[in-house]
Amino acid sequence: MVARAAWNGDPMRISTKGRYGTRAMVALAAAYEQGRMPAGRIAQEQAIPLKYLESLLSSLKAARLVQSRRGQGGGYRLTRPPAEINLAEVLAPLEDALVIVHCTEEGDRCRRSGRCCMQEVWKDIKQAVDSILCRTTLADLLRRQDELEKAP
Amino acid sequence: MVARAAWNGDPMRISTKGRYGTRAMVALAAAYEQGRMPAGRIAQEQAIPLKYLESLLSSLKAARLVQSRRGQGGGYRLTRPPAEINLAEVLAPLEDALVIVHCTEEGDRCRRSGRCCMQEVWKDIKQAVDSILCRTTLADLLRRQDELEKAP
DNA sequence: TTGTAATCCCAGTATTCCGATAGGAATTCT
DNA sequence: AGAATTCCTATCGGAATACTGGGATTACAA
Repeated sequence: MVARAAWNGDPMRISTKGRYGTRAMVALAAAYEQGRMPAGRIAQEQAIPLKYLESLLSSLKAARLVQSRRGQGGGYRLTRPPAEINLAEVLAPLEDALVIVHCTEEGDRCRRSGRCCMQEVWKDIKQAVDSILCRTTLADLLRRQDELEKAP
Repeated sequence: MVARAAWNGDPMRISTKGRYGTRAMVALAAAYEQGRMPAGRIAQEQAIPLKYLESLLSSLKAARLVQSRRGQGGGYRLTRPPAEINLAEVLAPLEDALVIVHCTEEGDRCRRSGRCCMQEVWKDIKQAVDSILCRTTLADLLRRQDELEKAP
């Protein structure tokens, strides 16, 4: 009988959705020069359930990170070169909100809103995470991956 | 019919559990000099459901952050002064794992384990967050709160 | 024009976890 | 004895995650 705090959908989370999504994007980055790549091939390469991957790609498309073409010879392709897409952009459409601990707008509890001693901490964390995600591009990840594959 | 990735319980999340928990700890920090404080009073002050708060306090106790005494005049108290308890310690027992994107031990997918191009990113993020949480103590939060209450 | 390979769309399902509630047993003081 | 506490265990609704399935639509190619 207490006001349910409810899951306001704004935790800080990196789930399989985000992981699958980034793996797919890295795969597309690798194929960027070759042209389109069908979801089926990504799914196979990365061992992601095809139907699930499709829904992720549709989110990524809505965010204008990939473009698509149907039919035979169709598939997906990055809309921009890998060096111009960073992780923050990739994760944003997949994880609804990455690091917001909704303290500002919580209605009930935080009517002391601006005066919650934790706000500054959450903000700092968000900034720290964002800064890392923003400065890491798909090209960076690709380079890293290549290095890892070369080394035994 | 695909190997379920399963929710391995290790996302990166700061939920109400963590928020309630830290609020409770700040309340206990404020009462540190006065001695024990019953959960009922914390619950009332912070508008946290008593029974729910009890379970959080039991986690915090298991982590040896608070000590308790039953019966009349009983309650909870920090085991160490507020300046010696940081946020990382407080959140750790509440959020099972704060920033681990379990890539190292995922069995299936990441048998390429050490060679996943995302690992470094996750590790960097974890470190960044930890560093913020570690350097923020309950005393800091208390001070901040006092300032916020003084200012209109 | 028919077949095939793709994306797209929509609906449904199992599982898990969060947030919360309930009842009562055990303990400690007055 | 009685009141105020913590402690323990069990349960529950709801929401989100992580899928699955069935097609409809589009594009190319033989």
